[in-house]
Amino acid sequence: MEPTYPQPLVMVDTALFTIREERLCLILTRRREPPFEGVLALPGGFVHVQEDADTEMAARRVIRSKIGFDARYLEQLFTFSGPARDPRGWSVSVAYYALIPLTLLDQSQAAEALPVDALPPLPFDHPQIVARAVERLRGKATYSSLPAFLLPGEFTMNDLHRIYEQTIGARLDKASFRHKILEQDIIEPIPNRFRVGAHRPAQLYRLSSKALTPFERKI
Amino acid sequence: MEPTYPQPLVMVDTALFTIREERLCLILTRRREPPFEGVLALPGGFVHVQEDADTEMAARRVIRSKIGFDARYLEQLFTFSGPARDPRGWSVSVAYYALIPLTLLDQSQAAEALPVDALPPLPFDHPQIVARAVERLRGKATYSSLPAFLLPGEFTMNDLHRIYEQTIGARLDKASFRHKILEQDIIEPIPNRFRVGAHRPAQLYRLSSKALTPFERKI
DNA sequence: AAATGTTATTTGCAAAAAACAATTAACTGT
DNA sequence: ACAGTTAATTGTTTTTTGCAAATAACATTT
Repeated sequence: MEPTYPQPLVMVDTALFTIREERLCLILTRRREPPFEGVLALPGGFVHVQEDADTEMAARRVIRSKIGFDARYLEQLFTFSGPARDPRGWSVSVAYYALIPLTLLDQSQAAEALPVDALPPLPFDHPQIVARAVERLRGKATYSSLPAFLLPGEFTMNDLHRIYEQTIGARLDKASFRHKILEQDIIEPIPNRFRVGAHRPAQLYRLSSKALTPFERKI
Repeated sequence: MEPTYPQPLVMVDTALFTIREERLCLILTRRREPPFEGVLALPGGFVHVQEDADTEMAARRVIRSKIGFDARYLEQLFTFSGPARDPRGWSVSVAYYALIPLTLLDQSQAAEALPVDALPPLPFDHPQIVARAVERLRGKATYSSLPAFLLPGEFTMNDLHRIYEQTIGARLDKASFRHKILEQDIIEPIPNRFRVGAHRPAQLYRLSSKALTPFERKI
């Protein structure tokens, strides 16, 4: 009962976000094959039906091969499709976006992260994927724990405050932010852990288990 | 430069919501072919690369062939994939959900709409698609104009109030609801149009152009 | 014509949340 | 001990929400 129709090509593309120098950035990759050989693009690849349990696993595979480890947060974004988006033929790309703390990247990877508002011309329909990814991230940032995944496992309230401001691109009141975040139980103080310096020590926090909604999950 | 990998089957599935007897319902279809011939399922079908400009057009085609006209609101939901979700092989299903006013359906279609909390056992991974669709609709209902698309083009404030309560499944304050909706500019009064009866006439409203966010669109 | 029933719409007030501005706390280094 | 710096809290004003009641606009009945 296989359909007799010719089937589209199926691939995944990933938008890998990080924060560098106070700006929301994307990690791009230089394509090693045609089409668009040598051009900077979103990391992506074909789904491998032999080895991938689903498209999310394909996305994880792509991400690992790019940065060497798993993203702290990965979520399906949108599926792009059509005859024209890829010169190789009618294709379907399941796009994902991921959040990666800059501190986990090595020197050269970190340097390659480019601000989302100053990207080079991108091939395929990657500009649309980027637009949607930024929109989604900004939209979710205001009411979820997402931006926390751009930080390493331990962070101060001010770290978190800054990263929310940078992903949303707007100023947030310090006291209200603190209150709202703590009330939502998405982070918890790590007992007796403080960041010290030439000033009052800052309580260190970590994400709590309530940080994600049911359909989202850490990988 | 075609990939040599075997490619997945690509299909679309649709969750068609309507409100019947104060309850959120889905319009199912009885499958005419194997697998699962004769079983109630979400309307769906393969993508036709010859005629479909993208998966959204495939979804529209499926919806038209089911109910005979276009949905008032259509949005991509999520893409499901894997070797086991369909017995025909490794497949990708781009799922959509749509909102359809009951009044537009004919008698037999309307009768087939079943409450989301009392569905029969569904084939494939359709239960997961339904769960995600209901989650998305309920989630968006609280802060968007979505539920209005379950109503015909003209409606009263009380119609709208009721349909929001029914999709969300919770009670909403009358005065606050009115205030919030009007403040958001998602609907506008139709000048000099009222629903009359044995009581004070009710102002009729319609959706305004601001009713949808950039990435959403009417079809 | 006035009273009644019914649904629509507005108003007023208390409670809660958010925004804003300032103060207090806890360190290091001099 | 004091200055400098960042953390954390507190108090006050403004805005939003929740709740209850009052008023408005009819058709129908008395």
